[in-house]
Amino acid sequence: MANSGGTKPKSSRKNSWKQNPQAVQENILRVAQEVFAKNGLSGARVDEIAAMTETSKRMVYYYFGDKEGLYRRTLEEAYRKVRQKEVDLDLDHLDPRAALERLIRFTFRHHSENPDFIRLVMIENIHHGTYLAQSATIRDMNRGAVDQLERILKRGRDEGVFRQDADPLTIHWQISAMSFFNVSNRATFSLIFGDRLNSATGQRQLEDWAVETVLRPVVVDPRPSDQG
Amino acid sequence: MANSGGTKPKSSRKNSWKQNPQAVQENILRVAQEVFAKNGLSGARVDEIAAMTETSKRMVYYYFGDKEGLYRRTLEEAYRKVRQKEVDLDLDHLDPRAALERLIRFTFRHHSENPDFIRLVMIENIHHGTYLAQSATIRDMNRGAVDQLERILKRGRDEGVFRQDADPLTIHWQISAMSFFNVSNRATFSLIFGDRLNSATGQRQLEDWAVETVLRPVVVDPRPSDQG
DNA sequence: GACCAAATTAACCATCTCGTACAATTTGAT
DNA sequence: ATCAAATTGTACGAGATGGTTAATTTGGTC
Repeated sequence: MANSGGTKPKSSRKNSWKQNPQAVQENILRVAQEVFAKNGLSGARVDEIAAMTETSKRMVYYYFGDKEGLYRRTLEEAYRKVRQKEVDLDLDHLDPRAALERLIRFTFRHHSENPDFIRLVMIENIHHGTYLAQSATIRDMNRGAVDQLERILKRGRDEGVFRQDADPLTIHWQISAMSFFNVSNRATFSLIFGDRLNSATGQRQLEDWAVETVLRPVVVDPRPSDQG
Repeated sequence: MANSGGTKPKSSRKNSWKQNPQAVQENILRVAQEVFAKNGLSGARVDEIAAMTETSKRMVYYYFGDKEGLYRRTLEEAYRKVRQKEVDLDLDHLDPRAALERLIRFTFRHHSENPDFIRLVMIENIHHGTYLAQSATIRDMNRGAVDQLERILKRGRDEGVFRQDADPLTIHWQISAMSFFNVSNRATFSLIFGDRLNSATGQRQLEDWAVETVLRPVVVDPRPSDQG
């Protein structure tokens, strides 16, 4: 009966509306993510967000206080969704080598398929992490990502397939760097060097390269996949 | 006699000033770079830029037309300076292995020491490369970077120390990814995972890691430095 | 069905910000 | 002497923009 999905809260008729606070907030956040991701914090216009919503500008301020409050909540939601997917990966039952490769491929593809999330993180970095600093929940969520990787590396060390001195944080940094840069700098990179690496085959090639460059220094036997 | 450097164009005395269009423009551009890098294109205020200048707002519009024109010129200047330093590196006389390592270390350190440049590129990517697309000179300058790398790789192949299938554009992409991400995501990364990798030793460690992860897949004999 | 807090609507305001107009003076080259 | 280019200084207007005031509707409760 009730809209269990995320469908439109109201049929946009002016009079005769139903109360649905949750759906209204979700609607606003969805639009806000899109607009903030496209234009940045200062570039985004509250009026534009409101106009794209099924509700009114007043509601935006009613639920989120001000523009920065809306931005903060948008950022939180974006991180929450990403982290959820990472947890669902369930890598602990795979053998370490396969688990690591799968984590890399997942991260690379996930970032590639969610440019809006990447852009929000870029924007947040432009603002020196001011708003992430205000959200303890985001920080706590993300630390789990390195814990997950650390477990994989430890299992690998114990089985003798990974090097002893492989640092989880550094590996995570490297995976993030390539996966993130691949999306964040697409515009300038493509403009300068052409979009060969941005094509379907190019992206596959980069993903393989990411796997290889991460695994080679970590795996004891340097034979990541089908290299001769 | 004339100020051959980039010193202040006027002694800020109201009357009795010298004509020095070049110095005035340089002064404006220097301030603009600082403010745009700090606040982004939409976040930057023309009035603030003008106030920090040795000259007036009127002059900003006199020389650069409008805010976007100033931003475009700022971006051009930033790229120009970077590219100049890359050319000065003069890697063609080093043996391939050393040349590649030096290029990686230079890029990593240079980006690290010039966060404002990184931030301008981030901002430009937020704007989908709109302004870089308008500047053919920037594109031409930067393509040279891959040519330089390609020469190194070719020499390495010919000498039998590099693999045959090493792709210059992919290697450049990888070097850029780590060097860029290291600066661009400092704020969020440090907030979430602590600033261990951001310390002096952490940065040295990452630089070494960048060298290792790039060289290992490229060099035929997988022994990048002093690994046992 | 009266009542009230939460939800929602529509019009409104204060301010910021880009860019310009106006009015002049100074420089430097010919 | 002359004149265009360079520079100063101020004030201001139009429109964009973040945020608010005031009034209405809903839905649950007694």
